[in-house]
Amino acid sequence: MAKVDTSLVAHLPLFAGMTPEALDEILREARSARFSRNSAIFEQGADAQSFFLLLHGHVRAAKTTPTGEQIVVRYVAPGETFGLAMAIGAARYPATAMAVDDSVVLIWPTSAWPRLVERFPALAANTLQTVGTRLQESHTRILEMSTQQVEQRIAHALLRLAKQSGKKLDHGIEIDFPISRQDIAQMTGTTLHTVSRILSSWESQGLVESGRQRIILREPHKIVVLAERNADSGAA
Amino acid sequence: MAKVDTSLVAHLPLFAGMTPEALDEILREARSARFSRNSAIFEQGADAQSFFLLLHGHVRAAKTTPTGEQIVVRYVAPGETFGLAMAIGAARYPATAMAVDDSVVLIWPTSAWPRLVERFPALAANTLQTVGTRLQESHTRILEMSTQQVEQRIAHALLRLAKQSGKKLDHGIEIDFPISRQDIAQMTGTTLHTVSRILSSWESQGLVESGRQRIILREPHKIVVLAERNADSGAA
DNA sequence: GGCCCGTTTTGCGCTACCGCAAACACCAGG
DNA sequence: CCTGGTGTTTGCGGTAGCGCAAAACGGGCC
Repeated sequence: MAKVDTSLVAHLPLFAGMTPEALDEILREARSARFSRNSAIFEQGADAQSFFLLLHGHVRAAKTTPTGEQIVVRYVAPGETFGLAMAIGAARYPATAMAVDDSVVLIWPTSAWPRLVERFPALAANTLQTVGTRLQESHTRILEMSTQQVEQRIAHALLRLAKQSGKKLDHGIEIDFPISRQDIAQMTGTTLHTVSRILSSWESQGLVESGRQRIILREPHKIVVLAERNADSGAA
Repeated sequence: MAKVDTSLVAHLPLFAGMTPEALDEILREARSARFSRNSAIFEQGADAQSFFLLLHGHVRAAKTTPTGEQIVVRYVAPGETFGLAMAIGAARYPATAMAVDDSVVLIWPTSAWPRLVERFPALAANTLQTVGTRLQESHTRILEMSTQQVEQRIAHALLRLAKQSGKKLDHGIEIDFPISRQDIAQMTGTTLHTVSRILSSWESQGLVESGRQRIILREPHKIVVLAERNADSGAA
């Protein structure tokens, strides 16, 4: 069982307000694992046997309808937890988690959760904050889907990704993992065709530079303006 | 300070696993208040000074954009908590809460929360479950908005309302509080016009009976079928 | 180097839904 | 009983974005 260095994770919100000893005790119950790009970590509907903390890489959580359509629930960045089905009282995973990049995760058995929470109440409080924040973000997303045009939604989505997982380059900000037009469509409630058209148009205006599963925001500020422009502000 | 009968609230999920003494201690910190129909309980952006438990009536939580557009985040039914901004680490309310019917609520000062959680860790665990469930529901809503047509979304929304707050009549299920076409539009990401057209059409097919801020599902089962019909199943 | 497969681009028609506007119904209050 | 106001209905364009189809692209693998 690989020993995890506590200093790597001590600063995470999940462990806020905990003593090093507590942290150590919690980490002792975890094992770590590596998932290679495009491998599934768990599947929607499967027994929620574990919960996870992403140490390295990127994970996409996606929800599928009975008819096979998908949406991206979120992208998980290093330091974030995922697969917390049990904390919310679900026996099965409500979504599928897939590594979009080679990724390293910490894994706890679901069965450890009640015990850990009892011993370290801060864990529940911290998780509550995290889940609460996600709930807020969901509401924001619903608000956007209800009130904004596709172009604005895509702008917001890209800005969020850049903030969460952007790599600063001298000529812009690159989204630091492979992401397709289809993925963006599934984040914003549109189709890959429409995303492609919009990104093409942005590219010709010099706002972005993009290629196969790769997007660089060249003019983040102009994209912010675009994102905030409401429907009836005139086009060029 | 009105004394609240513990037996009225003991069975609520929020207080699951608590001793009567604990419950009593928690309730001692609350006061109750009455809000009349169409009065605001708190406003989006205001200091989150309190959190609430609805005892009687119905409350609408709505989020407004800078440009004045609104969505309904959810309807609160008796027994549910709302205004939990602090539990999720927010200093201000992210939405506006308004009584849609004469309502009675329990009110705790936000400042009591950390103390209560420390003394009764089950409170955090229970709240985590609630918030987690709401997060799931949000994701479902996003999924619906992304993949379904307006008619299906309205069907789902009404069925959910009927389940949560339906009054059984001999000729159907009535939604047990005043709700306008506009409200439904704001729940489903459409316009009141479209909602009106669809309800009119349903009414002529005998699926619903509706009037001013009033909806009765006459044929719930047929509405379920409608809700599940996907886009390309042919129309009549 | 060449081949294959997943991704991206782009054109074209179509339609579900919006947006505006006007008429209408219902309830509360005087 | 009348009157004002809020909610609802309905008609009529207009259009943003979808859906389909086909072609171009690019990158990894043998």
